[in-house]
Amino acid sequence: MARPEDPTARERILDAAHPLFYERGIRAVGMAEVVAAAGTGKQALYRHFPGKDELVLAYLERFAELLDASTARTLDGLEGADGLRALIRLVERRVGARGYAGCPFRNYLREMRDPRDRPGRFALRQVRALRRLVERYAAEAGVADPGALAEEVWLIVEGVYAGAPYPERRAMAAAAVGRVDALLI
Amino acid sequence: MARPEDPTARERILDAAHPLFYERGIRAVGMAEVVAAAGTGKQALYRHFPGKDELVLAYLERFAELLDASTARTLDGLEGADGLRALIRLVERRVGARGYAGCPFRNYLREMRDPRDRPGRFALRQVRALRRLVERYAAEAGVADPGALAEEVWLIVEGVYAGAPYPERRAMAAAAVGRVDALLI
DNA sequence: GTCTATATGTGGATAGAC
DNA sequence: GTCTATCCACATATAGAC
Repeated sequence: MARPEDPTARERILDAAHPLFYERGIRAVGMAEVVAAAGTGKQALYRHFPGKDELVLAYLERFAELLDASTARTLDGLEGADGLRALIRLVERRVGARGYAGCPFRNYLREMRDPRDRPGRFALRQVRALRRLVERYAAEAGVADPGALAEEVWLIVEGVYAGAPYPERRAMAAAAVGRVDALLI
Repeated sequence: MARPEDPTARERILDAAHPLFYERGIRAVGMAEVVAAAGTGKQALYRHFPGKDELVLAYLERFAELLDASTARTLDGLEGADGLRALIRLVERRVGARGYAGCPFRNYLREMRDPRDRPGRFALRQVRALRRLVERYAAEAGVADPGALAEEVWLIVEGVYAGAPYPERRAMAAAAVGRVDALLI
């Protein structure tokens, strides 16, 4: 008999892929492992996602939705120096959170060595979007050289994300908050 | 007839492995490719290196010798604030150099997700050694809170290394030099 | 028809044998 | 240096359950 299509299959697959990809990396996790974790069949996976690239892209897109929504809530209504201060504190909270394993977009770009495939282009867009937000806040901050301020803050943000996977991440994030505050006295 | 062992075989293998591992990453390069590039036989490789881990470790160790020698020359006789200023300029030159593809030790640690194997422990020691140098210089700089200064400089160093593979790397490195100088007015 | 599960094909990896 | 063995990756095809 015909079974009705399971509308939750796609979500179940992504739910299963998420922790695997995030904690262990993309290359280290095979499609077979995703299938096993999802409890779905291999055929179902390849119907929803033609190939691994599409699955990875969907994983990154869903991750981005989560992060973007959280970012929008946290920074809602802020601008200028207030925005920069709130943003560095947001990054601090994220890298200090339990289970944090690096920025998923930077992770992918590093793992694949600056890939130009669709997941890579998407990841780069996400990183650049945050960079543009820093530039916007810097422009609103009323300083003499907004470009230099943005460059300085961005350097600190990248430093936090770079140190994030290591035990020192919380100390580095705390130092970052202090540095940005000092820049904006 | 028995051919005499080639004393340069080990060096030839490492010479061949170096650009492959550095430019494309460790996991992306197979032993067969190293053999082909080295022009030596598979047997010769496995005689010099029991497995890939040993080859990778030797690659990292040789890279470290090169970098450490260059670091020692550049920072010879310096201390305190002068040391910190020279160090950030050294990092700036490195990430701005042609063919730069990231810090090889950070690359390995990221690619393998914080590995505890011998190459991973060696890479971590290299990163920590630079960190300790920053701490030493900060302690000599005669500031009120040397620990905070070291943390701030280290954050900037990590930020430069993090942004290094991207096109923005030179601008980020220049900003880093300015930030450290400003910290040490 | 859509699922699960198994079998298969191709490619590439490490590693050893001769 | 070539050949083989094992293993695992992505992807496809097929067989049976509902």
